[in-house]
This record gives sequence, structure tokens and C-alpha cells, in this order.
Amino acid sequence: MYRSHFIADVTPEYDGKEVIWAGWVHLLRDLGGKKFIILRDKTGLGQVVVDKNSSAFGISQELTQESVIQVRGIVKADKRAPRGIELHAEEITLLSKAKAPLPLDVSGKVKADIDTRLRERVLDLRRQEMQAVIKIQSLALKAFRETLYKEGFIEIFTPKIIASATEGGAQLFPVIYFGKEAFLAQSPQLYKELMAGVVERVFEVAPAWRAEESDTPFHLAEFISMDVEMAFADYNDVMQLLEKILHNIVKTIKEEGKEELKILNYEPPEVKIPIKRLKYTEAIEILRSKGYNIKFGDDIGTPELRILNEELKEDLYFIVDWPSDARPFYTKSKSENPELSESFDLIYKFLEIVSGSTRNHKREVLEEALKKKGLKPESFEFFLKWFDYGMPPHAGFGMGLARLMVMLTGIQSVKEIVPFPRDKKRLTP
RNA sequence: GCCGCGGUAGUCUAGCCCGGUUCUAGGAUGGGGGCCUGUCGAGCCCUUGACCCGGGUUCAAAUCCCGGCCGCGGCGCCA
Repeated sequence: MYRSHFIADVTPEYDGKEVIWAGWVHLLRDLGGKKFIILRDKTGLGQVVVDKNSSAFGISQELTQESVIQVRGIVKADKRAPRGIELHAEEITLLSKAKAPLPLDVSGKVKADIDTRLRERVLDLRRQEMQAVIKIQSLALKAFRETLYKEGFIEIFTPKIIASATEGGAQLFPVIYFGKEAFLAQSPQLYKELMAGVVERVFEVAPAWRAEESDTPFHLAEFISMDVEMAFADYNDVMQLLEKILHNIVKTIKEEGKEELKILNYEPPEVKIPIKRLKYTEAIEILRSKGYNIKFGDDIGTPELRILNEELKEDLYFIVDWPSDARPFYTKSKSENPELSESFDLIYKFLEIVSGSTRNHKREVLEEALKKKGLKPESFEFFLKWFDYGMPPHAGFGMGLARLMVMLTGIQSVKEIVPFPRDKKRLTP
């Protein structure tokens, strides 16, 4: 047994009791006749006192920052100590010594720039700020799952090695698969739709890959996608579901992630339901009024989204009813106006964080849409076949976890947020 | 991919524009040693260590010019 208690679990009621802590040496202070070790574990920081007359004094001379140690000692309630308690060491065991000097400061005294941080990433992730990010992300995923379970959804897993592109547009990473060419999946889209035709309501949290030449603070080549698909539903239904999910995520983080938000010195935006719905046609009118020469069918890029953010005075809103031509083949066109589709993006400031739609659920419509986009239906037979055997109307969306975390932490770069980012410039660590 | 900006001790930086003189480069933090028995990013003393790579201009290059490599931001592509 390496530890009897986590640091945060030891309160003044433990006064006089023997406990064992284990963790990392966060800071050392040597006052000659007395040393103070600030020890860090996953629950936070605690102070260890090593008296000159203690049997642990000798070994305490060898400690370096970030060394992993185990401390057995007696708890003292003392109002001079952080949190009113400290551990007086009787025995210290050095479990793993850290080399000095550290390549990056973990204590927070000296900042490091992002290149250094990503190079020395495991040390960087031990900083309090990054620990807070990791914990907030876990809370977000917990709330996401809990909300969906409550709504009757089932968590699934779909293939990540695929035979061809699913949507067109995005570039793929090829892999060699038993002598054949295959690709890393850019999305779970087609398989989650099929699974909605099996168990109706499904979600998946898994990586996806895009070989785009994007080089921005908000793009990754490998990203975690939070996907939802729902049978017997249309895009209005899944937008409402999304509102509920986001509301619960923010609520959970504000309630259970107080300490972490405090460390980040950030407050996530409130999710006001209903979230504003701006039609694509309304959006381009606003942009035209600001001098943008944008025509029906054009994408709304980052510069334009920045303008909309200013004009709308809204940080979180939907853009709905996108041109059909701008959306993938599986997106359903509106019956009353086939040039528009039952689709939406959720925008946070200038970032698209969610994309969703009502899907086509009839084979002949899918085939027509594929041909219209210059794609061969034969290439999608693995998908189309199942629409011969009863496929319900369905709708869904995909949300990028890292971009959601931009909203939840206030950190303005996904490469900082993701523990080991893979982008245009990075393949290690 | 295009454009712009940047690269100085382990880490973060001052100096660069107006080449030296004040630079055989200053500070902070860290590393090593010492003092300090209540510190709280401890304090004090001693010590330690650097101009990304190549070429050019010049009496002289951290500083100016060219190329390379790496990083950041904007755009394109795009979730």
C-alpha cells in the first residue's frame, strides 16, 4: 500500500493520526533547522514538515522537484499550514528521483512558451492549470454520457479503418491494410446512421482524422468527435437534444469543477435555452450589409463568423438551413425548398463546434444525391444496401471535443487543450 | 500552401531599430554550495550557464543582408 489517504482527504479531524501520502515534490523550502515539502497528488497540494531531528531529515536533503516520494508521518492540525493541516514526516521513501534541472517549471514560477510546453508535455500536464483542464474535460464527458443515457441512448463503437471517404471534402490519411489501401476514418457518420437503424438512439466518443493542411489554433489532424444519431427524429429534435446536453455539461462543470474553474480563472458561458437560430440566408444578408460580397451557396468562413459574432452580440447560436449543395449527400433537403437543407452548425464566437442535420433515409434519394455530387453510388454500396431493408428517418450531429473545451475553459488553442496534439507540425511526443 | 512576426543561459526574457564604445551579453527563475526552526511562488550570501544553422557585408556582427530549419499568428483548405 503506497498511500493511506489522498492529500485532500486529510482534514483537521485527523490530528495526531498516522497517515501515508504519496506524490510529487512540488516545491521545497529549506529553513535550515526545518524543511517544508509541498507535496502534490491528483487531489491537490499538501505540506510536509521535516524537522532537523527527524529520521527523515537525511533523505530530505536528496529530494529534487518532481521527485516521486512516499511520506509516512503524523498529521498536525496547525492554522499556520495551508488548509490547516500538515504532515510531520517520520519516514520518507524516494520512489523515483527527478533529474535536475527540470526542462520546464511545474510549480508555476516561470512560464514556458507553447513549443517548450509541448516538447516537455508530461511535465507541462502536471501543472495545476493543465490538471484543471483534464478534469473539466472528464466532467464534460461524464455529463454528455449521463444526459444521453437518460434520453435512452446507447454508446457504440464504429470502424476507424475504412475503405473510402464518407463525405468528400476533407482529405484522408491512407494506411496500408493487408496490402490494400485503406484510410483512417474522418467521421463515424455512415456507421452511426446504420446503427441508428439497429438500436435507434446511439452515441460515440472516439477519434477521427483529417489530412487537411489547416494550420490554426483550432485544427487538429487527430481529434475526438462526440457523435449522436437518433432514429424517428429530425434536425429540430436533435438541436433541442443538443441544447439539453450543453446545458447539463455547463451545469455539471460549474457545480463539480469549481476548484478547476478557479485555477483557470474562468467562467463558462451560460447556455440559454432556446439557443438563437439564425438562418443561413439571414446570415449572408448581415454579412452583405457589412460589405462582404458573399453569394448564396458560399461558405461562411472564420473572418465572416467573427463579424457575425460582433453583429449578433451572441457567443453561442445556431446557423440553420444551409444550402443543400454545401452539405454532404446524406443531408436531407427541405421539402418546401430543395435548395436548402435541414442542417445546422452551432457556432461559439467564431468557431463551428457542432454540425448536424436530418439525414436522407431512402435509397433512391441517397443515390441521386451522390450522383449530384459526382460520387459513385457503387462505392457506397456497403452503406446503401441497408436502406433496402427498412431504415427509419433519423437525424444527428457531431461535436469536436477540443473545440467544446475552448468554450468550457477559455483556452484559445486546441493544441494547448489536447494532451498530445497531432497537427500539421507535430507527431511527437 | 501563401503572407506576416519571431528564435538569446535548463526555463522566461533585456539588449537588436541607430554595428563597437557600456557586450569577453543584463535581469528573473532554476542548478550547485552555505546561512536561517514557521516557510507559504520563503528570505539572504557565494557560484554556475546563452546570442538556432550556413553564407555574405565590415577593421568589427547578438545587432545589417541572403538562404535554411523550427515556432507563433492571419488566410487558404477545413470539423
